[in-house]
Amino acid sequence: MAKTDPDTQPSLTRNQKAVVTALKGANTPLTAYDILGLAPIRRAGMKAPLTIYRALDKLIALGLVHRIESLNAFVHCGHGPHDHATGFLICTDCGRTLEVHLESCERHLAGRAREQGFAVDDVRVEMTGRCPGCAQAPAP
Amino acid sequence: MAKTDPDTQPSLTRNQKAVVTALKGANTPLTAYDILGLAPIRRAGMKAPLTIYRALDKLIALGLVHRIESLNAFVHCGHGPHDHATGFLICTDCGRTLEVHLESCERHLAGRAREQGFAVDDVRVEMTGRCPGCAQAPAP
DNA sequence: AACAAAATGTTACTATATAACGTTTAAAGG
DNA sequence: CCTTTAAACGTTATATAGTAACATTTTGTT
Repeated sequence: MAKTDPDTQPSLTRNQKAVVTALKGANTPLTAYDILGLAPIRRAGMKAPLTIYRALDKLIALGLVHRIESLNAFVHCGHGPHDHATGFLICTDCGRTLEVHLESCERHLAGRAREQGFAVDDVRVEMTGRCPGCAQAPAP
Repeated sequence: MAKTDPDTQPSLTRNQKAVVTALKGANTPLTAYDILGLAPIRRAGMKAPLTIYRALDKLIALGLVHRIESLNAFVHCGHGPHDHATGFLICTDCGRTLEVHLESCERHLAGRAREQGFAVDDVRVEMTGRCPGCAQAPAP
């Protein structure tokens, strides 16, 4: 039998795998405490907030997870690691988020910042509205 | 004697004025608890977090204050109420923020969202980096 | 095996934000 | 002016989000 399967993500720990798997399986962003409450997470032996935050920190550093600032929540990154900034479209009806890439927008935004003498390290964009599914439906 | 002075902001309450004044006088974003700790705020009789949050909610609705999501903090809006989105440049050295207007960027970003069938209500942009003053100075 | 680095467990704690409920103030109409 | 209603306020308690400190275990390397 294969020994830790070289095809899957390299070097993720058991806790990190449990967390990224939880986020992959969710259809909305999850808070750290949401994650903490999930059965598979408890089964993996994780029972303190710090345990979740430590796994999240590592996953974010690896680019496998993004933090949604306006929700204090976390999502799996569907695109794999990437160097340019991403934006998030957050549906205020169903809570789902879509990720959009911002190659050209990022340059534009960073350019606006440089006009003011500001050296940009990181760009974060979050937009709220209604997703394709909810945009059509009448307000609940 | 003038009766509540029609030149100043219309219809701000005493608490709301105290909070917006505190934010005007700060050179960095302040958290609700930062505000709560200020002497002029205590002197105005405000002593519970909820009192601060209620004033902030109203001021945000009026467009006089913005919330910086990535800091859980609040800034006075230097430009007065405006209809287009604004971005924030957050200096990770000194903590100061600059506000940039996003007329064209907003259209661009919202356009990217519409490509995906998403109806955008609100766009928030936050960029971290170093402000003009701190960009030149060597790392502390 | 021996060492170093990273990850983990556990407890307690700090920081941020809201619920619930009753009272006060202010604005609008008769 | 007086009543009615809505907004703002005060107070207490509580929910939610995130971190500090320190001991231990696991993992990777020589």
